[in-house]
Amino acid sequence: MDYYVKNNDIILHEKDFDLDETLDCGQAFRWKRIESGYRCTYEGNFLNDSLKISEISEKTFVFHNVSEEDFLNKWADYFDLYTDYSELKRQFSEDKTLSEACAFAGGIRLLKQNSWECLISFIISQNNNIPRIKGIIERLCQNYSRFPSAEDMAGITADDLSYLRSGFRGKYLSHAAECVNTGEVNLAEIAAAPIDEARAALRKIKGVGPKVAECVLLFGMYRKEAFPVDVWIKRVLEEYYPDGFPEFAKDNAGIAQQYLFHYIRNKNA
DNA sequence: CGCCAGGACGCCC
DNA sequence: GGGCGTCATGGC
Repeated sequence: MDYYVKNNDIILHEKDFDLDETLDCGQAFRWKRIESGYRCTYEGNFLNDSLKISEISEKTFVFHNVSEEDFLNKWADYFDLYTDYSELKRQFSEDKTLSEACAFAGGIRLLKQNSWECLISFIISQNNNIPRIKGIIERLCQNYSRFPSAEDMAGITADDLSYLRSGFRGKYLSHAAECVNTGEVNLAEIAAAPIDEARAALRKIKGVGPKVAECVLLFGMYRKEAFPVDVWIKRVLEEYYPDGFPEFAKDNAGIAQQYLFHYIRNKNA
């Protein structure tokens, strides 16, 4: 990792990293773009830690007010900086469509998020659009002054969540909190379980189907073989992979999926 | 206004 | 097991 400490900041050089592509591509919903004279700056959180991060020039980033220890132990892991994305993209380039997707938005990185936050966020995401998903999560966090834990949401009914205006998803959120609080669903155990067991365990929660389960596994448990199929990826599979997704990318299918998702949604924009 | 959204559920056959 | 209507809300 190519970084150094400057005053209270960490300066990072990383060619396989783009803030807009990574933080606003639909894998996380709580990063805010701040216009502050930098090339671009975002503010956001991971668990109870907030971060301000800027892209100050091509492939140069500032982690504001971050100690070297926090950077190495927390943020470098969150941004998956210990993984070599150049090597990943080299593997993906064997496939024509994937190669184009990587060329289109090569700065996407998989964020290693919290499983509970992902569970709640992607239950909200179903049959919904990204701007509205962000709004619902923002109202949830405003209510607790942070992203609520499962304990914070103990005993919450769908009716209690009407302020979210999350529609039919309220009852699913209430049930998810109940499952986690009773221990019927143990996210830490699921994260370590064989993938098919993990899928089945997550789907015991009402409102968690195939797509949401894959998202929780990929974004919240760093299971890179998980492959969420939404309406956009369905189009990619029909248009470019009528004979199936390439075997060689299977272990990192989730990361490949991120490039493809961004590509299909934005290439004609 | 109508169509759609990082879908899942319940019911039907 | 696959097909289809339904579910709230609001972005565009």
